Amino acid sequence: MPKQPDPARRSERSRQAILEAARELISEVGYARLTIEAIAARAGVGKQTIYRWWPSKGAVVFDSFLALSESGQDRSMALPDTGDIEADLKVVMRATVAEFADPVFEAPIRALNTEIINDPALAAQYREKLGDPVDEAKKARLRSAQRAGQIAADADLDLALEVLYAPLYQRWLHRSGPLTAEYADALVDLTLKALRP
Amino acid sequence: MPKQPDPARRSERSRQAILEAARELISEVGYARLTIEAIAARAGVGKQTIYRWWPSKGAVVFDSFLALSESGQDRSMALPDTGDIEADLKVVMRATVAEFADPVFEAPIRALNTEIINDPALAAQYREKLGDPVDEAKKARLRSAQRAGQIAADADLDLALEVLYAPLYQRWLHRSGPLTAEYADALVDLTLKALRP
Amino acid sequence: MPKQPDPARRSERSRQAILEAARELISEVGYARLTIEAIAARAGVGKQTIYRWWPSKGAVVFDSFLALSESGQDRSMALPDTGDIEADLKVVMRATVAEFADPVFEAPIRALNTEIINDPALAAQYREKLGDPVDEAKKARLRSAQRAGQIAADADLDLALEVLYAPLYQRWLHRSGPLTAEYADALVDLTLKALRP
Amino acid sequence: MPKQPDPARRSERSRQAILEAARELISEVGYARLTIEAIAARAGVGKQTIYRWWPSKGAVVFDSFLALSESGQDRSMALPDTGDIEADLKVVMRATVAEFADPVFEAPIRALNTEIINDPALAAQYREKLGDPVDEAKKARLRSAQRAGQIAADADLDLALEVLYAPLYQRWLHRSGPLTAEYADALVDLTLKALRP
DNA sequence: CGTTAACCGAGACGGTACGTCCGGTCTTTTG
DNA sequence: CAAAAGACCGGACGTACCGTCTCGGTTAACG
Repeated sequence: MPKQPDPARRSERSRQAILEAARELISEVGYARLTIEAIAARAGVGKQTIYRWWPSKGAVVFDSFLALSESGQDRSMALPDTGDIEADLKVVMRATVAEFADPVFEAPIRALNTEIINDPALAAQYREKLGDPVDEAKKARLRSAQRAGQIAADADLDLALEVLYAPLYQRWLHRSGPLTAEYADALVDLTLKALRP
Repeated sequence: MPKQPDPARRSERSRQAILEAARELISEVGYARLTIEAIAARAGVGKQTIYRWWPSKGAVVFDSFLALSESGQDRSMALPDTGDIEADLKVVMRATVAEFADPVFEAPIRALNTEIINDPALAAQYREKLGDPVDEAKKARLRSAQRAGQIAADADLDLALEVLYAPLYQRWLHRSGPLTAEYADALVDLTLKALRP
Repeated sequence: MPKQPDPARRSERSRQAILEAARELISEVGYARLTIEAIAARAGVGKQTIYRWWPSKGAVVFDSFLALSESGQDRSMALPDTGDIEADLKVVMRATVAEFADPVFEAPIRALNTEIINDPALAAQYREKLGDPVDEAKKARLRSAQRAGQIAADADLDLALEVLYAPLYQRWLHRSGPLTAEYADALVDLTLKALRP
Repeated sequence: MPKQPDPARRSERSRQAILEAARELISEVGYARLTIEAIAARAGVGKQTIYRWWPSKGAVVFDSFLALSESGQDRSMALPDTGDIEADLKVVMRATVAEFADPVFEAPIRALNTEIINDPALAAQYREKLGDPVDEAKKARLRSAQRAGQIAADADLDLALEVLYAPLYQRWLHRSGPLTAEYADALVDLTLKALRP
């Protein structure tokens, strides 16, 4: 039986230092040139301490994101609901476009995606911890629109979310076109037209 | 001035062996564990021969795909046109879904995407050599539908393509849902509803 | 003031287990691959318990020998004295040769010597605890021979001991020749000739 | 079949740098704290270059000695022969004593001995390359003394050498007594008395 | 006879070095 | 003169131990 480390004895100080070092280094050198050794050195931590608690470099990177988003927002991810689904969605989509366009997030988010694409376990973890809750918030707003008769009652909301967000995601991933407010609006318009009762 | 290799003297035998070795190894060990050394050894080639003609591992992988798709299909990428845009698109989308679901293509396509995501130069090359021609063929079919009055004359066809394909691509990339014929049909239905005149 | 451990509270059970584990592991893996961690694990003891009571790996190994020889023999190290110095010495030397040739003692004795060669403090401890008493017993027998007129009265007995034992020791250490009864006899003959009155 | 490195392609520059770095570091930090990494760094060499050509740290250290002694002396290791074996031996033994007492040689020679004691392969190599030639030179001088009637014709010269040198060697190894000119003389006197015709 | 100080097992920690692998360059030999 | 072969420097990998440092849990002397 391969001995498991005892979580109760885990050093919180080291954990924080590692996650922070990982975040900094991804911004500085990008994911491809990120090394465990550099993380350990920057964090003032032995390499073994990283290997003890994370199975792979990707897992560290993932956790560093998770920690960031958990601290940054207080779980208040509910979308605005003014009663006007079109206006509300455009606000949210424009914000998303702006976030993707922000060069500060460029390297880290690409790193995260590279990991998720190639590691099903991380992908599952990502959905559970980040993707699903966010999606649920969005679906809640769409359901509200359904009740208001702005969206067909039998619309597939999962599909609706994909149609809204996937084109934006793909453009960013492939750099295949500009990410502008107009683009965000166009996606909302097209999607709402498709979802019309 | 760093001497440039003379393409005229390039060994076609070596080039083919390298690309084939790269393809085989990606299937066997995946992209992350693919090494230049292994490619050289498998191809019976010196490492320098690879470095002389390709700038990066990603470029070799990319070329190995390019060679495959160039040989496999004889540039006949025109889509079927029976006059029924809905039926034609569903045929094409179902075929795309089937291709993505084929485990044989799993590793290589994921490898290609990993490269493209992180290397803008490769992404541009990809669009030029593979993406744009394919998109153009699809847009030709959509224009035909516009002329037939099945699609709004002022529809943004680039956006239409994104709405059609990006959700499928995202599902596959993130493994966030099943890729079925029903899903393909639902995407076509939703898109066509949004594009209706 | 760095707190000193209190010998009165020392766990005899742990001490024994550590020394025994050290002995076993030296036989099994040799001195070079002996580790404190392995000793602690084998003995069912925390590493700190070893570091608390011994300053170095060599000290543990040394103590494990000391404990062995202290228990094995009851301090009756007096040499035989039949009145015939040649016969008596040959008996002793042949026994020594046999002991060195015993493969069971090979690894441990080599380990002990490696330590002693490189650590003056251990060397001094060795001489005090093991070497000097044994030498004294041998010199006692030589003095008896002097009184019997078999050895020159002014012979340097320390030198005599070295001439008797060092060649044997060197052969064993360097594996530079066979360790046989004949060799033992030859050393005794040569030494006695040199010591003749 | 594990590929063997090709000696013809070996870099002489690297070999020299490694051996010199090893020699310097042994003097500076001693054998126990000598690391392959430090040798590589000091020599400006990749670690693999060391592992490619030497099987162990001990082998590098050994070779660094070998190179030293091969360059230092031009194979002219013949002993003086004035016709007076006692005088000649005392000159040689006093020189040996002086060499052992020289603190500059302390660390390296102890390092060499530690290796040889624990590695039979190195011990054999040592005898072949260094020990046997030196011994042969000494035995040549003793044979000359035999022809001159100063030593018994049937004396065992191998044993004679051991009796001469092993006590000195043991004293140095165990630090069990002073290494002085008087001690050298005493050993010669005792040995010659034992070898007398 | 409870308090309490020390030892104890366990094992996480910051480190150092290991021996291996591979990247990218350089050199030598072969076709 | 390109290509194969492969040695080279560099540097990251993941592992093994080092010696130190908490942790709870005994355990034994003392008050």
